[in-house]
Amino acid sequence: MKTSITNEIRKSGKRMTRTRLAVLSMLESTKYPLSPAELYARLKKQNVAIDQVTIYRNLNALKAIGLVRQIKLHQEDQCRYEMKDGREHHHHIRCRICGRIEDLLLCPLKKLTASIEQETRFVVGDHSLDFSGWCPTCQ
Amino acid sequence: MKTSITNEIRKSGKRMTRTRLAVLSMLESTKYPLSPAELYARLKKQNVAIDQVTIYRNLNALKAIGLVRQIKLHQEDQCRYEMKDGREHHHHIRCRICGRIEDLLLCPLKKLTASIEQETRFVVGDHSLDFSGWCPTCQ
DNA sequence: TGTTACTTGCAATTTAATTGCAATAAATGG
DNA sequence: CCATTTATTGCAATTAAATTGCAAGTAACA
Repeated sequence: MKTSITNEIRKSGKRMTRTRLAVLSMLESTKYPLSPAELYARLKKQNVAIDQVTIYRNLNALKAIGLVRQIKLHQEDQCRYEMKDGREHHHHIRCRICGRIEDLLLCPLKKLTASIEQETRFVVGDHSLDFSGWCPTCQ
Repeated sequence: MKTSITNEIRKSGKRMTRTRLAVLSMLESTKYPLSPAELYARLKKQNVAIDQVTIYRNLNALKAIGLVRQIKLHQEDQCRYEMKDGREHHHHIRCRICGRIEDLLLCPLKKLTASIEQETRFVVGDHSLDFSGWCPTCQ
């Protein structure tokens, strides 16, 4: 399991390190995307010695390799990151009150790309979509 | 024309000022959303004396009133702003090469809100959506 | 086990945006 | 039209997120 990820990393000319493993594990064991600051706080609580800068650098490296996905939610001012794993392309919804974040299972845009390309004459590369609202508890 | 906007502003307890008018005019005459830095550069070129901070403060005020909309594109690190006018809710597409930004006319998500609310049990308040790709010239 | 070069920690820096405060200037009422 | 009130401005300083430089540390491979 961890071995395959290690191989992915080596294959790209990078190395598996203590801190990189800690970041990966934390992302894997959390069911919603984490910000660098949250990662830092959680790792600190687990007595993992790691610098904030190292977290940023690891996240960027893992994003470049394609192991991790960067997420910008429109209500927030910092980025979040989640494991890509073998997961489907998906989006998120965030509660405006408590900040709870959940996955959306479906992406409604796949089939719309064609019509957008026709409308704009752009070639569509990617999109970003997220929702905000009120979660069951906060409504 | 400008009078109605001035009234909107006064109605909210705010004032129409030289700098506020300059920001509004620039936003009105530009067909794509501008960042604070772009606004500053363009106003400077027109010999409008204005501080960067004043631009930020005006944009925030105009956003609060509801005259202006704030836009975050997933490829960019700063916000952009556009007039709301009477314009339909819409989204944008940005060229990854030249940075050109265009409006999308339709929002494909209106009708999907219900199914997302059903899936998540959230009440949906808002969403953010933008595309990136390659414009006709850069393809 | 030694060498190479990726990675880390610390300090400093960059970029976007916000805040404090004294001076300025809209807006309203007389 | 003038005076008063209070929103607004400009400048400096600050905050927050993220990046960069560099010497020391340490994976990975032969």
